[in-house]
Amino acid sequence: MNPVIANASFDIDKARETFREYLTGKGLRITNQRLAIFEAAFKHSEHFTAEDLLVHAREIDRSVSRATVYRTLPILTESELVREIDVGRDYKFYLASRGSHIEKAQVVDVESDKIYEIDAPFLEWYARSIAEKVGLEPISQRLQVQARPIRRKDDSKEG
Amino acid sequence: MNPVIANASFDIDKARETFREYLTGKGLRITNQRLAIFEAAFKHSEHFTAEDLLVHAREIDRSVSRATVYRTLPILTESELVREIDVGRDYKFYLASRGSHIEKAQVVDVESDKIYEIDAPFLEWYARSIAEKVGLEPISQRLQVQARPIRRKDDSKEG
DNA sequence: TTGGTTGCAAACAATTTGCATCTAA
DNA sequence: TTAGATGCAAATTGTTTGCAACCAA
Repeated sequence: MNPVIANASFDIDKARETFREYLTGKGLRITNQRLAIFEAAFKHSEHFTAEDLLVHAREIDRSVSRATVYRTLPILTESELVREIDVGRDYKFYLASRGSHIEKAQVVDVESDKIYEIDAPFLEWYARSIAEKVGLEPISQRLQVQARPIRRKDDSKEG
Repeated sequence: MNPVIANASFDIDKARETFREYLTGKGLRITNQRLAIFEAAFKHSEHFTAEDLLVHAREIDRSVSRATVYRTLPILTESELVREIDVGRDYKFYLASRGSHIEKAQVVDVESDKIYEIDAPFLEWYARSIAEKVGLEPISQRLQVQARPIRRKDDSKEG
Protein backbone atom coordinates (compact mmCIF):
# COMPACT_ATOMS: atom_id res chain seq x y z
CA MET A 1 0.00 0.00 0.00
CA ASN A 2 3.00 2.29 0.42
CA PRO A 3 5.47 1.31 -2.27
CA VAL A 4 7.05 4.74 -2.17
CA ILE A 5 8.31 4.16 1.34
CA ALA A 6 9.37 0.61 0.56
CA ASN A 7 11.40 1.68 -2.46
CA ALA A 8 12.70 4.97 -1.18
CA SER A 9 15.82 3.26 0.11
CA PHE A 10 16.48 1.16 -2.98
CA ASP A 11 19.80 1.92 -4.52
CA ILE A 12 20.52 0.57 -8.00
CA ASP A 13 24.16 1.56 -7.69
CA LYS A 14 24.49 -0.67 -4.69
CA ALA A 15 22.78 -3.50 -6.52
CA ARG A 16 25.12 -3.08 -9.48
CA GLU A 17 28.08 -3.20 -7.14
CA THR A 18 26.68 -6.38 -5.57
CA PHE A 19 26.42 -7.88 -9.04
CA ARG A 20 30.03 -7.04 -9.89
CA GLU A 21 31.22 -8.47 -6.60
CA TYR A 22 29.16 -11.60 -7.12
CA LEU A 23 30.71 -12.15 -10.54
CA THR A 24 34.23 -11.55 -9.30
CA GLY A 25 33.68 -13.74 -6.27
CA LYS A 26 32.63 -16.62 -8.49
CA GLY A 27 35.54 -16.12 -10.86
CA LEU A 28 33.19 -14.91 -13.59
CA ARG A 29 33.99 -12.05 -15.90
CA ILE A 30 32.36 -8.64 -15.96
CA THR A 31 31.25 -8.26 -19.56
CA ASN A 32 29.34 -5.51 -21.28
CA GLN A 33 26.59 -7.97 -22.13
CA ARG A 34 26.13 -8.99 -18.51
CA LEU A 35 26.06 -5.38 -17.41
CA ALA A 36 23.52 -4.50 -20.08
CA ILE A 37 21.30 -7.36 -18.96
CA PHE A 38 21.60 -6.22 -15.37
CA GLU A 39 20.60 -2.67 -16.30
CA ALA A 40 17.68 -3.89 -18.36
CA ALA A 41 16.43 -6.04 -15.48
CA PHE A 42 16.48 -3.12 -13.09
CA LYS A 43 14.98 -0.71 -15.57
CA HIS A 44 11.82 -2.82 -15.52
CA SER A 45 9.47 -1.92 -12.71
CA GLU A 46 7.26 -4.92 -13.38
CA HIS A 47 7.51 -8.62 -14.10
CA PHE A 48 9.38 -9.38 -17.28
CA THR A 49 10.10 -12.42 -19.41
CA ALA A 50 13.41 -13.56 -20.85
CA GLU A 51 12.26 -12.16 -24.18
CA ASP A 52 11.42 -8.77 -22.65
CA LEU A 53 14.83 -8.72 -21.09
CA LEU A 54 16.49 -9.47 -24.41
CA VAL A 55 14.70 -6.58 -26.10
CA HIS A 56 15.61 -4.11 -23.39
CA ALA A 57 19.18 -5.29 -22.97
CA ARG A 58 19.67 -4.84 -26.71
CA GLU A 59 18.59 -1.22 -26.42
CA ILE A 60 21.61 -0.79 -24.18
CA ASP A 61 24.02 -3.09 -26.01
CA ARG A 62 23.08 -4.21 -29.50
CA SER A 63 25.34 -7.23 -29.29
CA VAL A 64 23.39 -9.02 -26.54
CA SER A 65 22.07 -12.35 -27.74
CA ARG A 66 19.21 -14.50 -26.56
CA ALA A 67 21.65 -17.18 -25.45
CA THR A 68 23.49 -14.75 -23.21
CA VAL A 69 20.25 -13.59 -21.64
CA TYR A 70 19.37 -17.19 -20.82
CA ARG A 71 22.88 -17.80 -19.50
CA THR A 72 22.86 -14.66 -17.36
CA LEU A 73 19.45 -15.12 -15.75
CA PRO A 74 20.64 -17.96 -13.48
CA ILE A 75 23.48 -15.74 -12.29
CA LEU A 76 21.03 -12.98 -11.42
CA THR A 77 18.70 -15.33 -9.58
CA GLU A 78 21.48 -17.15 -7.72
CA SER A 79 22.82 -13.84 -6.51
CA GLU A 80 19.26 -13.01 -5.42
CA LEU A 81 19.31 -9.76 -7.36
CA VAL A 82 16.41 -11.06 -9.43
CA ARG A 83 13.55 -13.32 -8.38
CA GLU A 84 12.21 -16.01 -10.68
CA ILE A 85 8.44 -16.34 -10.71
CA ASP A 86 6.74 -19.35 -12.20
CA VAL A 87 2.99 -19.06 -12.28
CA GLY A 88 2.50 -22.16 -14.35
CA ARG A 89 2.53 -20.64 -17.79
CA ASP A 90 4.82 -21.95 -20.47
CA TYR A 91 7.43 -19.30 -19.76
CA LYS A 92 8.83 -17.78 -16.58
CA PHE A 93 8.66 -14.27 -15.23
CA TYR A 94 11.40 -12.39 -13.45
CA LEU A 95 11.38 -9.44 -11.12
CA ALA A 96 14.27 -7.30 -9.88
CA SER A 97 14.67 -7.50 -6.12
CA ARG A 98 14.33 -4.03 -4.73
CA GLY A 99 14.91 -4.29 -1.02
CA SER A 100 11.93 -5.55 1.03
CA HIS A 101 12.64 -9.06 2.13
CA ILE A 102 9.04 -9.76 3.05
CA GLU A 103 7.77 -12.89 1.31
CA LYS A 104 5.32 -12.27 -1.50
CA ALA A 105 2.44 -14.24 -2.87
CA GLN A 106 1.39 -13.92 -6.50
CA VAL A 107 -2.21 -13.21 -7.33
CA VAL A 108 -2.96 -13.80 -11.00
CA ASP A 109 -6.06 -12.07 -12.31
CA VAL A 110 -7.23 -14.55 -14.94
CA GLU A 111 -9.33 -11.92 -16.67
CA SER A 112 -6.67 -9.28 -17.16
CA ASP A 113 -3.68 -11.65 -16.96
CA LYS A 114 -2.09 -9.23 -14.54
CA ILE A 115 0.15 -10.56 -11.78
CA TYR A 116 0.09 -8.84 -8.40
CA GLU A 117 2.86 -9.28 -5.85
CA ILE A 118 1.28 -9.19 -2.41
CA ASP A 119 3.06 -9.15 0.95
CA ALA A 120 2.51 -12.46 2.68
CA PRO A 121 4.22 -12.06 6.03
CA PHE A 122 3.04 -15.40 7.44
CA LEU A 123 4.04 -17.40 4.41
CA GLU A 124 7.46 -18.41 5.69
CA TRP A 125 6.08 -19.48 9.02
CA TYR A 126 3.23 -21.38 7.41
CA ALA A 127 5.54 -23.14 4.95
CA ARG A 128 7.80 -24.16 7.81
CA SER A 129 4.97 -25.64 9.80
CA ILE A 130 3.94 -27.67 6.75
CA ALA A 131 7.42 -28.87 5.82
CA GLU A 132 8.09 -29.99 9.38
CA LYS A 133 5.24 -32.47 9.09
CA VAL A 134 7.48 -34.56 6.85
CA GLY A 135 10.74 -33.79 8.64
CA LEU A 136 11.95 -31.17 6.18
CA GLU A 137 13.01 -27.57 6.47
CA PRO A 138 12.06 -24.99 3.83
CA ILE A 139 14.52 -23.54 1.36
CA SER A 140 11.92 -21.42 -0.37
CA GLN A 141 8.18 -21.26 -0.74
CA ARG A 142 5.61 -19.79 -3.02
CA LEU A 143 1.92 -19.16 -2.82
CA GLN A 144 0.02 -18.49 -5.98
CA VAL A 145 -3.62 -17.58 -6.29
CA GLN A 146 -5.58 -17.67 -9.49
CA ALA A 147 -8.35 -15.12 -9.02
CA ARG A 148 -11.01 -13.02 -10.69
CA PRO A 149 -12.72 -9.73 -9.93
CA ILE A 150 -15.20 -10.09 -7.09
CA ARG A 151 -18.66 -10.68 -8.51
CA ARG A 152 -21.70 -9.00 -7.00
CA LYS A 153 -24.62 -11.32 -6.33
CA ASP A 154 -26.65 -9.81 -9.16
CA ASP A 155 -23.96 -10.16 -11.84
CA SER A 156 -25.10 -13.02 -14.00
CA LYS A 157 -23.03 -12.53 -17.16
CA GLU A 158 -20.52 -15.16 -18.16
CA GLY A 159 -17.39 -14.88 -20.36
CA MET B 1 -0.94 -39.76 8.75
CA ASN B 2 -3.88 -42.13 8.39
CA PRO B 3 -4.27 -42.69 4.68
CA VAL B 4 -6.13 -45.93 5.28
CA ILE B 5 -8.99 -44.10 6.91
CA ALA B 6 -8.90 -41.30 4.37
CA ASN B 7 -9.14 -43.71 1.47
CA ALA B 8 -11.42 -46.26 3.02
CA SER B 9 -14.43 -44.53 1.54
CA PHE B 10 -12.94 -43.98 -1.90
CA ASP B 11 -14.88 -45.74 -4.58
CA ILE B 12 -13.33 -46.03 -8.00
CA ASP B 13 -16.58 -47.31 -9.45
CA LYS B 14 -18.25 -44.12 -8.40
CA ALA B 15 -15.43 -42.07 -9.91
CA ARG B 16 -15.71 -44.00 -13.16
CA GLU B 17 -19.42 -43.32 -13.21
CA THR B 18 -18.76 -39.61 -12.60
CA PHE B 19 -16.38 -39.65 -15.55
CA ARG B 20 -18.95 -41.26 -17.85
CA GLU B 21 -21.57 -38.78 -16.76
CA TYR B 22 -19.19 -35.90 -17.26
CA LEU B 23 -18.45 -37.00 -20.80
CA THR B 24 -22.09 -37.52 -21.65
CA GLY B 25 -23.06 -34.23 -20.06
CA LYS B 26 -20.57 -32.40 -22.26
CA GLY B 27 -21.66 -34.21 -25.39
CA LEU B 28 -18.36 -36.10 -25.52
CA ARG B 29 -18.07 -39.74 -26.44
CA ILE B 30 -17.18 -42.60 -24.14
CA THR B 31 -14.30 -44.26 -25.95
CA ASN B 32 -12.11 -47.18 -24.96
CA GLN B 33 -9.07 -44.93 -25.03
CA ARG B 34 -10.62 -42.45 -22.61
CA LEU B 35 -11.67 -45.25 -20.30
CA ALA B 36 -8.20 -46.79 -20.40
CA ILE B 37 -6.66 -43.44 -19.53
CA PHE B 38 -9.09 -43.05 -16.66
CA GLU B 39 -8.22 -46.49 -15.30
CA ALA B 40 -4.51 -45.83 -15.62
CA ALA B 41 -4.84 -42.55 -13.75
CA PHE B 42 -6.64 -44.21 -10.87
CA LYS B 43 -4.32 -47.19 -10.79
CA HIS B 44 -1.50 -44.82 -9.84
CA SER B 45 -1.33 -44.14 -6.13
CA GLU B 46 1.26 -41.40 -6.59
CA HIS B 47 1.95 -38.41 -8.79
CA PHE B 48 2.35 -39.28 -12.43
CA THR B 49 3.36 -37.51 -15.61
CA ALA B 50 1.64 -37.53 -18.98
CA GLU B 51 4.27 -40.00 -20.13
CA ASP B 52 3.66 -42.33 -17.17
CA LEU B 53 -0.01 -42.19 -17.96
CA LEU B 54 0.62 -43.12 -21.59
CA VAL B 55 2.65 -46.16 -20.59
CA HIS B 56 0.05 -47.41 -18.14
CA ALA B 57 -2.93 -46.65 -20.34
CA ARG B 58 -1.28 -48.65 -23.12
CA GLU B 59 -1.05 -51.65 -20.82
CA ILE B 60 -4.83 -51.54 -20.75
CA ASP B 61 -5.46 -50.54 -24.36
CA ARG B 62 -2.55 -50.82 -26.78
CA SER B 63 -4.13 -48.32 -29.16
CA VAL B 64 -3.84 -45.32 -26.82
CA SER B 65 -1.65 -42.61 -28.31
CA ARG B 66 0.29 -39.82 -26.71
CA ALA B 67 -1.96 -37.28 -28.42
CA THR B 68 -5.05 -38.80 -26.86
CA VAL B 69 -3.46 -38.76 -23.43
CA TYR B 70 -2.75 -35.06 -23.83
CA ARG B 71 -6.26 -34.47 -25.13
CA THR B 72 -7.86 -36.41 -22.29
CA LEU B 73 -5.95 -34.87 -19.40
CA PRO B 74 -7.83 -31.55 -19.62
CA ILE B 75 -11.10 -33.46 -19.46
CA LEU B 76 -9.97 -35.25 -16.32
CA THR B 77 -8.82 -32.07 -14.66
CA GLU B 78 -11.89 -30.06 -15.65
CA SER B 79 -14.09 -32.74 -14.17
CA GLU B 80 -11.94 -32.54 -11.04
CA LEU B 81 -11.31 -36.26 -11.11
CA VAL B 82 -7.61 -35.54 -11.48
CA ARG B 83 -5.58 -32.67 -10.06
CA GLU B 84 -2.83 -30.98 -12.05
CA ILE B 85 0.29 -30.18 -10.06
CA ASP B 86 2.92 -27.85 -11.42
CA VAL B 87 5.98 -27.59 -9.24
CA GLY B 88 7.95 -25.58 -11.75
CA ARG B 89 9.67 -28.38 -13.61
CA ASP B 90 9.46 -28.63 -17.35
CA TYR B 91 6.62 -31.10 -17.20
CA LYS B 92 3.50 -31.36 -15.09
CA PHE B 93 2.41 -33.94 -12.56
CA TYR B 94 -1.07 -35.28 -12.07
CA LEU B 95 -2.78 -36.98 -9.18
CA ALA B 96 -6.10 -38.81 -9.05
CA SER B 97 -8.55 -37.14 -6.67
CA ARG B 98 -9.51 -39.68 -4.05
CA GLY B 99 -12.06 -38.00 -1.83
CA SER B 100 -10.68 -35.53 0.74
CA HIS B 101 -11.44 -32.01 -0.38
CA ILE B 102 -8.98 -30.44 2.02
CA GLU B 103 -6.54 -28.19 0.20
CA LYS B 104 -3.05 -29.57 -0.11
CA ALA B 105 0.35 -27.94 -0.23
CA GLN B 106 3.23 -29.58 -2.05
CA VAL B 107 6.52 -30.05 -0.27
CA VAL B 108 9.31 -30.93 -2.67
CA ASP B 109 12.32 -32.59 -1.09
CA VAL B 110 15.12 -31.29 -3.30
CA GLU B 111 17.47 -34.08 -2.24
CA SER B 112 15.23 -37.03 -3.03
CA ASP B 113 13.02 -35.24 -5.59
CA LYS B 114 10.01 -36.65 -3.80
CA ILE B 115 6.81 -34.62 -3.68
CA TYR B 116 4.69 -34.75 -0.54
CA GLU B 117 1.04 -33.70 -0.50
CA ILE B 118 0.31 -32.13 2.86
CA ASP B 119 -3.06 -31.02 4.21
CA ALA B 120 -3.15 -27.25 4.36
CA PRO B 121 -6.52 -26.44 5.90
CA PHE B 122 -5.91 -22.69 6.19
CA LEU B 123 -4.70 -22.29 2.66
CA GLU B 124 -8.04 -21.34 1.17
CA TRP B 125 -8.70 -18.80 3.86
CA TYR B 126 -5.21 -17.35 3.56
CA ALA B 127 -5.40 -17.13 -0.21
CA ARG B 128 -8.74 -15.33 0.08
CA SER B 129 -7.37 -12.79 2.49
CA ILE B 130 -4.51 -12.08 0.10
CA ALA B 131 -6.60 -11.88 -3.07
CA GLU B 132 -9.02 -9.49 -1.40
CA LYS B 133 -6.22 -6.96 -0.99
CA VAL B 134 -6.45 -6.33 -4.73
CA GLY B 135 -10.20 -6.73 -5.02
CA LEU B 136 -10.14 -10.28 -6.37
CA GLU B 137 -11.67 -13.54 -5.28
CA PRO B 138 -9.75 -16.83 -5.53
CA ILE B 139 -10.52 -19.49 -8.08
CA SER B 140 -7.72 -21.75 -6.91
CA GLN B 141 -4.52 -21.54 -4.95
CA ARG B 142 -1.34 -23.45 -4.49
CA LEU B 143 1.41 -23.42 -1.96
CA GLN B 144 4.69 -25.07 -2.80
CA VAL B 145 7.66 -25.49 -0.53
CA GLN B 146 11.11 -26.47 -1.70
CA ALA B 147 12.70 -28.17 1.27
CA ARG B 148 15.54 -30.36 2.48
CA PRO B 149 16.01 -32.76 5.37
CA ILE B 150 16.43 -30.92 8.65
CA ARG B 151 20.13 -30.47 9.42
CA ARG B 152 21.45 -30.90 12.93
CA LYS B 153 23.74 -28.12 14.15
CA ASP B 154 26.82 -30.35 13.97
CA ASP B 155 26.27 -31.42 10.35
CA SER B 156 28.83 -29.49 8.40
CA LYS B 157 28.95 -31.43 5.13
CA GLU B 158 27.87 -29.72 1.96
CA GLY B 159 26.42 -31.24 -1.25
C1' DT C 1 48.29 -15.21 -23.12
C1' DT C 2 44.30 -17.95 -22.31
C1' DG C 3 40.31 -19.78 -20.29
C1' DG C 4 35.93 -17.85 -19.69
C1' DT C 5 32.26 -15.70 -22.84
C1' DT C 6 29.89 -14.74 -26.86
C1' DG C 7 26.55 -15.12 -31.01
C1' DC C 8 24.72 -18.16 -34.05
C1' DA C 9 22.13 -21.84 -35.34
C1' DA C 10 20.96 -26.33 -34.38
C1' DA C 11 19.18 -29.20 -30.80
C1' DC C 12 15.87 -30.25 -27.10
C1' DA C 13 11.67 -31.75 -24.91
C1' DA C 14 7.04 -31.29 -23.50
C1' DT C 15 2.99 -30.37 -25.60
C1' DT C 16 -0.14 -29.20 -29.49
C1' DT C 17 -2.10 -29.64 -33.95
C1' DG C 18 -3.44 -30.87 -39.05
C1' DC C 19 -5.31 -34.39 -41.36
C1' DA C 20 -7.02 -38.69 -43.14
C1' DT C 21 -9.23 -42.42 -41.03
C1' DC C 22 -12.17 -44.44 -37.69
C1' DT C 23 -16.22 -45.08 -34.67
C1' DA C 24 -19.79 -44.16 -30.90
C1' DA C 25 -24.29 -42.96 -30.77
C1' DT D 1 -25.27 -41.78 -40.82
C1' DT D 2 -22.09 -38.41 -39.19
C1' DA D 3 -19.97 -35.35 -35.95
C1' DG D 4 -16.74 -36.25 -32.77
C1' DA D 5 -12.36 -38.97 -31.76
C1' DT D 6 -8.18 -41.14 -32.99
C1' DG D 7 -3.11 -42.10 -34.35
C1' DC D 8 0.53 -40.39 -36.65
C1' DA D 9 3.89 -37.26 -37.64
C1' DA D 10 5.00 -32.65 -38.15
C1' DA D 11 4.83 -28.28 -35.88
C1' DT D 12 5.36 -25.30 -31.94
C1' DT D 13 7.79 -22.89 -28.35
C1' DG D 14 10.58 -21.67 -24.49
C1' DT D 15 14.97 -22.88 -23.42
C1' DT D 16 19.63 -25.15 -23.88
C1' DT D 17 23.85 -26.37 -26.13
C1' DG D 18 28.00 -27.14 -29.47
C1' DC D 19 31.33 -24.61 -31.51
C1' DA D 20 34.50 -21.30 -33.49
C1' DA D 21 35.51 -16.58 -32.75
C1' DC D 22 36.21 -13.24 -29.18
C1' DC D 23 37.97 -10.70 -25.22
C1' DA D 24 38.55 -9.65 -20.02
C1' DA D 25 41.95 -10.25 -16.74
